[in-house]
Amino acid sequence: MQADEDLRARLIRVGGELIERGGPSAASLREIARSAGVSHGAPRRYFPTHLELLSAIARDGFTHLTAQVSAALVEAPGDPRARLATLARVYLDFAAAHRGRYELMFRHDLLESGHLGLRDVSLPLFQLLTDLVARIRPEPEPPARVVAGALWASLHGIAQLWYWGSLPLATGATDPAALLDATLTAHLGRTA
Amino acid sequence: MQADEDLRARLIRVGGELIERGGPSAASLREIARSAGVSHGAPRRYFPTHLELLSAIARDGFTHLTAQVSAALVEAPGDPRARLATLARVYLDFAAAHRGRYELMFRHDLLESGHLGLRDVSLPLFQLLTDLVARIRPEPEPPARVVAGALWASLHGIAQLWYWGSLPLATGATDPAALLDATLTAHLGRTA
DNA sequence: AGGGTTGGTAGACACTGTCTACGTGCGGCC
DNA sequence: GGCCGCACGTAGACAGTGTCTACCAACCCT
Repeated sequence: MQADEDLRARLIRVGGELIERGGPSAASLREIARSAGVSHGAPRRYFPTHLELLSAIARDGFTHLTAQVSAALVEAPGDPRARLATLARVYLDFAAAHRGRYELMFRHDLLESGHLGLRDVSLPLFQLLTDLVARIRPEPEPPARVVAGALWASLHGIAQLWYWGSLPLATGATDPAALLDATLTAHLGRTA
Repeated sequence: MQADEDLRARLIRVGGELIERGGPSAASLREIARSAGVSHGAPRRYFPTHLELLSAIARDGFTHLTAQVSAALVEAPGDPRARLATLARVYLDFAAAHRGRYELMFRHDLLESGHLGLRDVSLPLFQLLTDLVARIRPEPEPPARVVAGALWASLHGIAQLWYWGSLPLATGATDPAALLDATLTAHLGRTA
């Protein structure tokens, strides 16, 4: 079964690289197969459908994102507020550094297909966020889940609108740090 | 030049309808042409490229969204805080009612192509938002532009993550009103 | 040693977006 | 009033795509 893992993993890796270079549209099934050095029918052994291969690549992206956030939190300060700021910064950095992959990770047709396994890939990260929020804001209202959801939506919105040009145009700013700071302050109070 | 307007407008309308029914992927150039009753080469007279036709459909969506928000604000109360809540609610309602079109409106390849005319389509709405924020929060820090940007990002994030399944899954809630309320309260203070 | 399964190839099919050559019918002009 | 020209649309070709099917080769297992 090692051979299976080989081509399967190679397809995911090569597909990810293609997306990094040319965006999601560069990752056609046949192009991925060509870049991996196999015929266009080969991927079908592992991914019955193009969408499932893309879902695997997206899942890989979530794994990397979660790992990157976790790694950054290991050497982050103990203050929950500062840790949450670290989480947010790493999240936005990831979106900036891997725009194509980030876009893929939130494509609605992937999400709706069910192949992505949304629950498994996104809940760990959301749990990190919720825990930090709960430690920062001990008040019961609004519940930490809601605040964490609002923060996540903000992060996602900033990532998309900023790096795709809408927010720089509208706010006239040059980097999203001010937006992020305003968001965190609004939801969690001014930093200590 | 009336004939021009006819087919041109029909393509935009028919394309929009296809997207409402089957999502952006249902709006292939040839399918739009078929639905409009013309040959597959006809759209080229008006839109040199599929992407430019899609951009026109997206622009149409922004026009509708702006009109819907403006109409709602006409009969909204005079209190700026309540007016902003109305704006946000109409925005989310639009995204929910026209998911395919909303997705199209924020497709990165459209935004990056320049055919969308992002400045023209999005600034009017952002200006409404900024004005309301400035009236609600007279303090200079953070500037109204930044708060408005953060709010817009939140709206966009809630619209995407909610209606695509991520946020309901993570927060366990059944509608996005709580998230919206938490966001507005955080940025603008508790409602009067 | 031989047979079945696993992992990959190769070709067909319908469909897509773009390009090009071709009609066709209307309006203006001498 | 006849003719030209052009705007508008048709039709076919081309490369590329995702999926499906038939084939093939190498390997494992008993």
